[in-house]
Amino acid sequence: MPVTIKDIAKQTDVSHSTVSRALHGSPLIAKNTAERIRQTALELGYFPSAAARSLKTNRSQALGVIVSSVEDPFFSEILQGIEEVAQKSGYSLFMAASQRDPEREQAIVQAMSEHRVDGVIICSASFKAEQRRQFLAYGVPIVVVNNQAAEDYRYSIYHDDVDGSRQITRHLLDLGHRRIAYLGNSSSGRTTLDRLTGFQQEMDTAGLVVPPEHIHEVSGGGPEDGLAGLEHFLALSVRPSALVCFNDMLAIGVLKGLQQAGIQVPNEFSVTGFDNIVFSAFTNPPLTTFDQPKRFIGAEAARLVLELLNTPPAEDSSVQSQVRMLKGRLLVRETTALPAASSPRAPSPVLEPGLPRGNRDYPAGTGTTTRKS
Amino acid sequence: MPVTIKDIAKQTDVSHSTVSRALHGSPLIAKNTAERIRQTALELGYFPSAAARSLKTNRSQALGVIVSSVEDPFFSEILQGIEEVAQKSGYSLFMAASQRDPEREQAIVQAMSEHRVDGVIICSASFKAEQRRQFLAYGVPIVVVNNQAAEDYRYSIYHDDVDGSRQITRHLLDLGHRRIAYLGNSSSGRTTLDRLTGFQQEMDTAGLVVPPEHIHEVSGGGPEDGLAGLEHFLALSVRPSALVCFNDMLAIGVLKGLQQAGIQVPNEFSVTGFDNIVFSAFTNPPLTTFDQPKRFIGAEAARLVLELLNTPPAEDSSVQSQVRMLKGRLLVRETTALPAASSPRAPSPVLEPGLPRGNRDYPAGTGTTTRKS
DNA sequence: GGGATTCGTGCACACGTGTGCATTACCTGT
DNA sequence: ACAGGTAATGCACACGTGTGCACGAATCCC
Repeated sequence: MPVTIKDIAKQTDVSHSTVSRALHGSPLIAKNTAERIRQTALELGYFPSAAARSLKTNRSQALGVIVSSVEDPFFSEILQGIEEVAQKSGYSLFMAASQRDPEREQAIVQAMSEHRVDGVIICSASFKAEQRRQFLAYGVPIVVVNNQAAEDYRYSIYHDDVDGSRQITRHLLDLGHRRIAYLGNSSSGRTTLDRLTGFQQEMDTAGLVVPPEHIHEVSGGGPEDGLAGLEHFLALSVRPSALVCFNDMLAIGVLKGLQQAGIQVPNEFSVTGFDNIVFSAFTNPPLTTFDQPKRFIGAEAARLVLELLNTPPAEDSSVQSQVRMLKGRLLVRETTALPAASSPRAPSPVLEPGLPRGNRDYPAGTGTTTRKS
Repeated sequence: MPVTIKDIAKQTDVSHSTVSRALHGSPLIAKNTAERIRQTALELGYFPSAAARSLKTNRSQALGVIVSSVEDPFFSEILQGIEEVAQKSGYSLFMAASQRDPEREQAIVQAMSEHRVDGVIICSASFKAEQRRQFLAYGVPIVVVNNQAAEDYRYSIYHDDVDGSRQITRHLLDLGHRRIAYLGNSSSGRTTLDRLTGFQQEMDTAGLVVPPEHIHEVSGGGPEDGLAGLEHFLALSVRPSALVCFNDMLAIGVLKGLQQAGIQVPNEFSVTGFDNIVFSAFTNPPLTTFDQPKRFIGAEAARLVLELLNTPPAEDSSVQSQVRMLKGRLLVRETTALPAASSPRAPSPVLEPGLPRGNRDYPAGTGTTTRKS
């Protein structure tokens, strides 16, 4: 029903090929003919059919984004970064939520394959190898963001969780804490392992042994899971004096639990989060956390896919896989303090400037690593 | 490069038409031929090209979703509802964020038109009439969600904000409050007006006059805007005893401001939100708010578009426009109490059951209105 | 001024899929 | 055995766009 180039051709008494070329600014067409054609195209309200074009060019001008849950504010911000870059480059986004359900994943892969997306960005922890293979089978560049066994994919961009967790832990150590515990989220794959690793590395360096009951995992990443996880630690005979939480949402649940239990934060107990989601600045007290450059991560992921699109499969055999690792920064707010009956060691490393939201977009501390695979 | 039906045709020694029919389960094809074809299709890893198909059928199997900001947790939940229904019906989603920027809106409309989306859902307050016209020009069903001058569109689905705001206000009146103020968000169009209307209606009914300085608007809907808005009220010579906030995010900022000012909530000051976003249950104290069935709203919007797709333009002249209005429910938590030095009037209408997150998806209190336009 | 070159345009085919119509083979009834 | 019918398949065109090639006309060179 919409206007086609044939309609324009009739109107201007030329062939449809001439119209096609004119609209593409081909130098073959006479200046005034082209102008006339462009004019009537505008008048008729013409816009090209992406379907027809992608049939010929094998380019759909669309990227697929797979996320585990739209609701998660962490992914929302990454999505935002992706969206900005894609839109600026004239790409549209196919979005789908896997809900960590393999069946849905399968359906999503199918749908995106059918729509012949030019590239895919995966922000889902639980993405199965089988689905990935189907994508690769038809030769689409894939970039994974965080939360993934990066080694399985050729291109990935992620945040240096080990480093972040070390900074968080060191901050607590510097304050004088000795009995520090870790609360993980078993459903987020490698991410929780990396953060645990950073935690343990720093405890090792400080010469401290972490008893096994000071490491606990829950099966989700929401506030309610944090609430549940806290109970484990409160029931211990030797309670920790500080708790490093896998992410901000868990920490928010923990804060609520502590308040219900009548335990003062940070005077009696210190808590840290991870990610710096918007609301972490508005808890009571405001949450000490690690600021991941979420938007920037998303933007980088989008840039990487687009880059891969423009460098055709010049990948013969000695393929280079690219992994970009971004660093964030520690954000000291008010849920951490010296432990009860102890003396301070060192001052807070970074005081948060201005509005308590953290920066939204910064390339500081970015590192790119290229390695053979 | 991917496998086509022609490849399958060669492999099975039939024509491509036969393959096409076999894969569609046409009764014209012999049982065993069809089976053989389906088998080899599976072996070759065939999946149809959406581009080619939509070229013939004029169906792209994709819906466009336009949102003002991905970051807003309110939209995230609506998006979730849309996504679920769309996925279940085999539709993919084109997602784009307008950022309230007319230029971007234009680009989005263009991109979605080119991709020939089958339908559009708009969840953006500031969507210009011009863009809408371009959509209508090529005959795409449009459904708008909330936040919009619903009268401009034929199909819309929204939440009964007036009712919600009345319930919130009545709750405060029942507790004994008399000096109640309203904090709005000037950038969210009709929504803030509806909520203000509900507030004023209920105050009128109670025979109370609201002084103009007790109605204040800020230009955004984030926590930082709430913080700024609170200052206006604290500076008044006659302070209100309760504040009705446009949404939860403003309320969260207000809570922080009150805490900084050393004012006790709810003993010295009551605060209410609106929307029941996830984090409203985890503020300190937990926020009294109005629970919009966000997910359900999204799902209903998706259902409505799909429904419109399946009823071809049987719209001659006496067009029926459809407006579905959903109702939410009051969620009394702990930021509201009797005003200082006053006596109670009535008990809380609804006590929240179970986990303090509110329900996620319910059709209770749903009403559908159909009217001539 | 005639052949070679450039410029502007149209013809025809291709991309992958769907479908009306024609064609063939086989079966049924008399 | 032959007409008529049904079942199964292929042919050819269409959807809207892009592009190699050919063709005609104008221009240029010597």
